[in-house]
Amino acid sequence: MRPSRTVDTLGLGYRPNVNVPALNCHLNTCVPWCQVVFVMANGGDPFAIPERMDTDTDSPKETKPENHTCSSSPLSPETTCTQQGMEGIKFYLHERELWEKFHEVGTEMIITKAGRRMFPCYKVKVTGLSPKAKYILLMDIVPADDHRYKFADNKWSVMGKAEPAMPGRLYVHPDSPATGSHWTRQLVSFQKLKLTNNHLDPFGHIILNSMHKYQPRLHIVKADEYNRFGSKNTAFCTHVFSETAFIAVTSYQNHKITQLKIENNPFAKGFRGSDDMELHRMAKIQGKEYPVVPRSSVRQRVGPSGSLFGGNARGLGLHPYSCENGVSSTTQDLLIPPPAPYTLPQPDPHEHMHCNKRKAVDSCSTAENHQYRKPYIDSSPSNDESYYHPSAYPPPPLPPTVHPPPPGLSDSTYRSEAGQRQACMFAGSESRLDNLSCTSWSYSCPLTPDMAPMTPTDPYTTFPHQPYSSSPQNAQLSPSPPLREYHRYPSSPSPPHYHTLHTHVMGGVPEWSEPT
DNA sequence: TCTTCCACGTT
DNA sequence: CAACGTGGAAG
Repeated sequence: MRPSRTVDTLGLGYRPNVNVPALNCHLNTCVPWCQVVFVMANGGDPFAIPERMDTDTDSPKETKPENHTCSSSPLSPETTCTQQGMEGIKFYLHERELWEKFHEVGTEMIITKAGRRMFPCYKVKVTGLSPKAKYILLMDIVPADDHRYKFADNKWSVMGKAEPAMPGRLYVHPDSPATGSHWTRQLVSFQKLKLTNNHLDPFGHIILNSMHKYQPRLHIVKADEYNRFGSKNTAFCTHVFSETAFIAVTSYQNHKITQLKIENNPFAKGFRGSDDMELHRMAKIQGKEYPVVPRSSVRQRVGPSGSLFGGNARGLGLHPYSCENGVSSTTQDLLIPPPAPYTLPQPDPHEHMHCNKRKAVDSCSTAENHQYRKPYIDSSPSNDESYYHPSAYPPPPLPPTVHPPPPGLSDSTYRSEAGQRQACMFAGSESRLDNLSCTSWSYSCPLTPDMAPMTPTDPYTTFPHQPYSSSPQNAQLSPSPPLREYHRYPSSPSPPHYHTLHTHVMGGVPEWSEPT
């Protein structure tokens, strides 16, 4: 069994002036402590023209992802995977059709204080990896735009400016690091990733704002045997499946989405069934004899499909098992960008993979303590201090104390998954991983033996934050600026190409155990 | 809007 | 079996 690990936000998380998000993680077994820094060789110029890859020639060679219902996402025109070892990597979204169904309606993902999984589940098929090379797969979810939305009249519409971005967190796939053969052997599932609206979430879940639109992104980082956790010579690629964009909500807004979830999520089977069954069950629940109006007919009135979310995806010739489309048939080829307000800022948000070339860079160690105002959502008051105290993080393998889990969330919560690999959560301004303003990234990865509770630094003390009502621009009043870019998912037409991953092994030699 | 609790289902 | 993941309803 692989050690569980958790990664949390470091106080470094937000580096206004440097745009270097820092991540802290606990890698039980693998890395005592390390720091990884991504740096853009191009100086962070988001508008730099990416090196292009010849997708045409590449397509033919595409390996079909066997029987999976995966979509190929391959190389968009913006693909710039030219660096060694990263050029042939391709991702296929599993159950793309299902994703598209949701996308057409306007995907919504529930966010709760305790954390809610995503459905559809984000799973991908990966090809093109070097069998023996080690890779780290991770996800982040970045704001798709600067808006806040509302759902009225059966449709989504913009309602003002977005709240300041949450502290960004990365979800490192629990199998990471693993060999290319491992990743390509089967689907890579991000099933356990959870979304929360708790700004002070101690579990490492991805923090989002309700009624805001987000875009999940997939990143693959090559780690080599020399540097364990990503070497200086390692690059990373970022891939986006635009059909996975969604609006975070605390309760479903569009009944169509509710129905899709119920129809497709096995855990929601209890909500399926005939009206008769409904009535019977409802009556039973209420201990009454008379039937109650089935909930499905109460508030679940289907309205016209007015969602602008991704209505255009329909009728575009998407086929099931589109993996067969291989590289040439990318989503971008088939999908038309959804109309605003759902349209992502960049030209072709649909799908693109950004591969960044390595560049040696030093980690930015700018320490800072930005004041972050207290969130309106306060999860465990009594424990906040311990949970978010920066000191909890430390280089040392085990945060000494690691404060007990918050009330209600017993230790078991953390350990429940101890038997399996834990995903790492990184925090920082992830949205800029490939973003313009991002000149470098810093990941701190303390190693912990067991699933130590996340001990994130209080984001509110480390991130500049403005009142909810303030605009992103205002948010920048803070000493530093980063929020602006942070807010917007790839606002640049083309991502910076040369990102660098720099690893510092700070506490010993990490062990790269093969995932089992 | 958001949170909590619930029945009911999967794993 | 227990733990956990669901959406609904009530607050």
